[in-house]
Amino acid sequence: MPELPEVHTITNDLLTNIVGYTIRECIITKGYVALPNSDTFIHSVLNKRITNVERIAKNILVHLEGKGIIHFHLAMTGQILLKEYKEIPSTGWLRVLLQIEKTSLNKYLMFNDMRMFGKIAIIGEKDRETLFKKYGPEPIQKDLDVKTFIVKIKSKRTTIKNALLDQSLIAGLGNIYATDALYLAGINPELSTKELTDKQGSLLLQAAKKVLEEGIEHRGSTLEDKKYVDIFGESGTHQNYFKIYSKKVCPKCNSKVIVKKINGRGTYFCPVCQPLNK
DNA sequence: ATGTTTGTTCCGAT
DNA sequence: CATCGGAACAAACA
Repeated sequence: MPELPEVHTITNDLLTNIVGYTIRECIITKGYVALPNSDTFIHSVLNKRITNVERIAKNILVHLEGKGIIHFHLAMTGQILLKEYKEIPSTGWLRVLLQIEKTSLNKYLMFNDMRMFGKIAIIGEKDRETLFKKYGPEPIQKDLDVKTFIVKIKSKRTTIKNALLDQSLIAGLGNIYATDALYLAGINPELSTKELTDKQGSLLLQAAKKVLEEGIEHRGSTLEDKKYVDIFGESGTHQNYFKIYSKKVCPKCNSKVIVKKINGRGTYFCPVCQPLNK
């Protein structure tokens, strides 16, 4: 479910709440597999101290003492919850439960995933490097090179909306934030990448940065299904600040918003504020 | 019953 | 041979 702001929120909260704890117990629910296989996973995490937590694109990496790294990807419905007490949720979506301990204080880290598109894996430093290399720069990155972004995006043969979702091109945007970034930049989501002007490319990056930063500030977007919550189970508030996603009427000009599937993803845009002709 | 859903990967087509 | 788009992964809800 989550895009960069949601994963960012979870990562930061994990960093301040679980570093220094040692994993004392690992329960994998029946029928679920932690990668590369559950036995290896359990063996690799037991009695290891958590030393760091970092985010790479939409991935969360929990570093353990020694060389192991727990790699989470939440995909559509993954959740990481930190509990003070052991509790098995009634939903049946719990996949992995880690008991963590620091100076006799126990906490419980739960990985839930309703649809099971997500994953939890134990990886090494080399895998981390490989993962890191898969991704393009993030719009919120300080040293982001606008010119390189525009050249790369123009080398694609697809719509601008689809290109924004290509994590190897630009990392962090998902369907919601990509939709809102295009609205902010006044660019039609179906514009061919070949026709993107330098001006538009630059505007688009600025817009993407803005929507992601606002999303982070609001601790992510929680839709009605409540699938995204932070590690304390709290909803984000960015859903109250969407620009065009999920809206029926354009906030700027009151035109009827067009809802259309582009590459299978629901896309919202204003035909007046985001015209196809430049 | 059908059509949705915050993501990614794989495979057939181009 | 590289790239693109749709299907698939799987579960719940309207």
